Amino acid sequence: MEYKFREIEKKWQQQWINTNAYKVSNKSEKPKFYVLDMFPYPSGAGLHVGHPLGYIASDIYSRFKRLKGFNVLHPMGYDAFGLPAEQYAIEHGVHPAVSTDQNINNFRRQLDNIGFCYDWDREVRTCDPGYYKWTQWIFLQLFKSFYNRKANRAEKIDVLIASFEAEGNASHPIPNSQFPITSFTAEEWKSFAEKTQQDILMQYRLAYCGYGEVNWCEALGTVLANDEVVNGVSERGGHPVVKKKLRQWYLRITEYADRLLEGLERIEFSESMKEMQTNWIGKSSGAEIDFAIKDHEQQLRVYTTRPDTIFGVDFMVIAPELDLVDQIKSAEQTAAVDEYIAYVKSRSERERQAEKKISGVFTGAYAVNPFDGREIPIWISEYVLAGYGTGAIMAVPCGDERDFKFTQHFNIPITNIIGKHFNGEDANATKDAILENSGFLNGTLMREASEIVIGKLEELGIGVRKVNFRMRDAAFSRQRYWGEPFPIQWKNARLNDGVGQGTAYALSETELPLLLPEVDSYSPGPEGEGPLANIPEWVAKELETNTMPGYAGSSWYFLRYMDPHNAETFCDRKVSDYWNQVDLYIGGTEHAVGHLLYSRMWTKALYDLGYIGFKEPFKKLLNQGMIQGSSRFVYRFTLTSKNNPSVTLFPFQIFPSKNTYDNYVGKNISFDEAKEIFERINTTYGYEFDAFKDDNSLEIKILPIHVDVSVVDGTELDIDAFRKSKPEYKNSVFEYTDGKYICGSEIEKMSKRYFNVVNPDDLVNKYGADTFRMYEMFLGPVEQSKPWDTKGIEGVHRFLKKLWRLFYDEQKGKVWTEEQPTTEELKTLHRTIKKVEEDTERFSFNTAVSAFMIAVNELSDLQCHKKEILENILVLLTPYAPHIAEELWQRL
RNA sequence: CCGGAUGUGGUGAAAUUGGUAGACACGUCAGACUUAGGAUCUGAUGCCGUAAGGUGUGGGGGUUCGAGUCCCUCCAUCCGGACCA
Repeated sequence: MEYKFREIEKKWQQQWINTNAYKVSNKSEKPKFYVLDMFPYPSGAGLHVGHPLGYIASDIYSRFKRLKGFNVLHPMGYDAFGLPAEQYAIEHGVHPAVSTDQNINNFRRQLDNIGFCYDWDREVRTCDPGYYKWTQWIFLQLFKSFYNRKANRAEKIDVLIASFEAEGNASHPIPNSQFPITSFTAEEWKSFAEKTQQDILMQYRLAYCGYGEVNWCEALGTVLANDEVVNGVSERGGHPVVKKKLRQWYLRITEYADRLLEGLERIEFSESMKEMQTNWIGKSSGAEIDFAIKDHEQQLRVYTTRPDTIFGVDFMVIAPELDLVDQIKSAEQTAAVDEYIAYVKSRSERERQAEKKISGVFTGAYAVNPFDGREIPIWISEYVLAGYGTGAIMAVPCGDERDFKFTQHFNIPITNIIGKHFNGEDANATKDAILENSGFLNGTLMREASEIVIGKLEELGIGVRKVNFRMRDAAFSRQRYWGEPFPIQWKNARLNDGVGQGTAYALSETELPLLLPEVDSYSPGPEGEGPLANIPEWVAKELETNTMPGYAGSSWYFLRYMDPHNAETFCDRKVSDYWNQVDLYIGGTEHAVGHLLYSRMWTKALYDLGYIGFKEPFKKLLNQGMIQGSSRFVYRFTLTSKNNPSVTLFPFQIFPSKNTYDNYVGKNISFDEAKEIFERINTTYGYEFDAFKDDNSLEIKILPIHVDVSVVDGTELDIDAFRKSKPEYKNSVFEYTDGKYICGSEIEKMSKRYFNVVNPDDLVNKYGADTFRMYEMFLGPVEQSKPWDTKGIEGVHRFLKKLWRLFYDEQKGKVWTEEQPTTEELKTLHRTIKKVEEDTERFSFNTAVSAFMIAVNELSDLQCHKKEILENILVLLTPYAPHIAEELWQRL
């Protein structure tokens, strides 16, 4: 009786559905445990072998915890709103809901193949109105809240209004210093027009509408959050991104900067993950200092982390974008300044980052050092960013590399305040120097001087201690169709007018969900608005035409799983109190500063407002490594004419060996060299080749091209399969090495376009889900990235067959017995139990799989077929290979 | 440039607390069974050496009775952030 994995797996998967085996209840005497996977975006490409890595790990852990007596919540769903479905709609005219639905069905089929224990009753889809109703509702709570800096938590906006009515805004200064109104009394507040009141409140709301520079991607027709822009291009698609001023919704995540930072200490994230979030938040402390400007009323406010270096300031630099530039530029310098500003405007963000040229212009104005009266020239330069700090710096060339380079370029004299620590060749950012040339600070250690200076500045009223964050408020609107509509209505103004024109009002909660309407066209609306602006009824109702970004739905989905069918609230407080935090969250590192930061913020806001009882969503995060693809290359002769490079002159395909390619890599091959190679491969083509002999425009190269990994065995090309794979390859000729064609290989991202995708369906079909599950775990530590290699799967499959033979012999049939085990057999069993349990508990799934193999090897050697031993092994194996374990268990 | 992680056979890797390095698996080699083998089983397999033996965890140095593991330093690879004052 052999191991018929296909029948067995099909049988059990059906059985689990029929018996509702994995249904989870919100009421239980058992302790709870919540295991969560980062839910996938259902792309059209389906799953490749990299995706299930984390799902298998979480499935094993869930099943293990369940066996250990926990009530385990282990749900799955789909992050179904987003750009790709909309792009697909624009290109193919298929409604995103339709293509998303198809993709989800395909994902589900692929997931079911692998035998997961999800409670599918709790499935969520972010694009489902029953789901996004609550995304909209949470948005409204953010809109109707403000951050009370005194209490250091979010509170209802009504509290703020009451405070305004009682005492003006003395207790709650406006967070936005650019806003025309800075302070007001209770009487003034009451006398303000409704619209003014609303505009003021908007400055406080946690979800607010502002008018500011955003990352605009023309190709995608939308705004992107900072974490969606990589090196000046969009993360998805790599399209250029420019700064543009637009009306946008934002989340006031900066108010949570400190708590997000602090919270990292109490959660189990990897060091690198914490590091990434810490960097992103970018906390720095220092001082803001006001410098008088000679012959001007205005002051120059700079931000510095090194107030101790104030006597080493040799020039000031302000961002060219600042209005101050126009106010202080001298007559002589006006032309140069204007020219420079024009130059800066002409440069894209990308150019600015790619070529870091030293450039700048003197404004003609001087700042005055408050401590020694020294006059300091004020320059403008693009290396100072308008968006950070005050957009102006005091430059200390002996201590700062960029400031130093600037002086070298423009011949500005340097004041050395750090004595021998400065060698005149490089700046030295030390804090350990004893200050020199520093007036009253002479002889003071730098790291002690900062405090002294800040004290002095505050005493004189020309400076304050200041903490800055690199993190910006998160852009929360997209000019796209396939996302959650904002439950916001504008009054008394056209929609696309800026802030200050119209007034935004929350829809009543009874009007939720605000359904996403059907559209005829998915192309952008007028003036940078989304497709919703093309719908007359929508515009007539003065509804917001933006939609929410992809991360809206994913910022709280872990809560909805707890109480997915609740129509009264997003998640009953009693239920969220029971399930509490996600105990184990598994997913990739790519969401480090996006999703993981936003969901942490939403959780804190919901906590502040009393809707949930915990401050951090995820107790422990396990990052699965990325499975890379191992691409294969063949090397093709290409003959092109320079006059017409698009035409291949050769009527058949010739593939020289990798060796030959290596000899000529990157080179143009001469006619004679080419002929030699040709003849070595196949002389019959030599004659035809001679026809090109006198063609001067001929370009001969050997170029690597990706070949589908399915027609390659290891590195050996399957010639027949290759010839059949594409019509153009039908008559291919190869240069063989020992009778084989050996492909080149390279590790790349697993992707359709590299032809290196390995589909789990194929492997499950060939070896079974249990083999596949165990092999994925056997590859190595889950956290580690590694290239996929199918070779070793045979070994795991062999193990399962060997296990089967402990129960059934092909000839003899059943071989297991009721005999009493020997001491030796019991030793093997108990060692295995200990090892597997410990390994599973510490997520060392690869060594646990090895422990199973060792056990089965030993039991085979001992010819042990004893029920008492075997049934214990089966229980242990259930999380790893549930189908075979259940089947054999049933037969015992 | 800054930060984080990693570096062990032909390959994926193990060694959980400083205590026999290379478990387990792939691959390779030899053999058994077989009409056959892409089934199954047995044995060998870090490197050098016929052997005795020597040597070995990126390089160099250190602590220790003892180091893959701890410390210093250099090198390499991967990931992340980069004009943030």
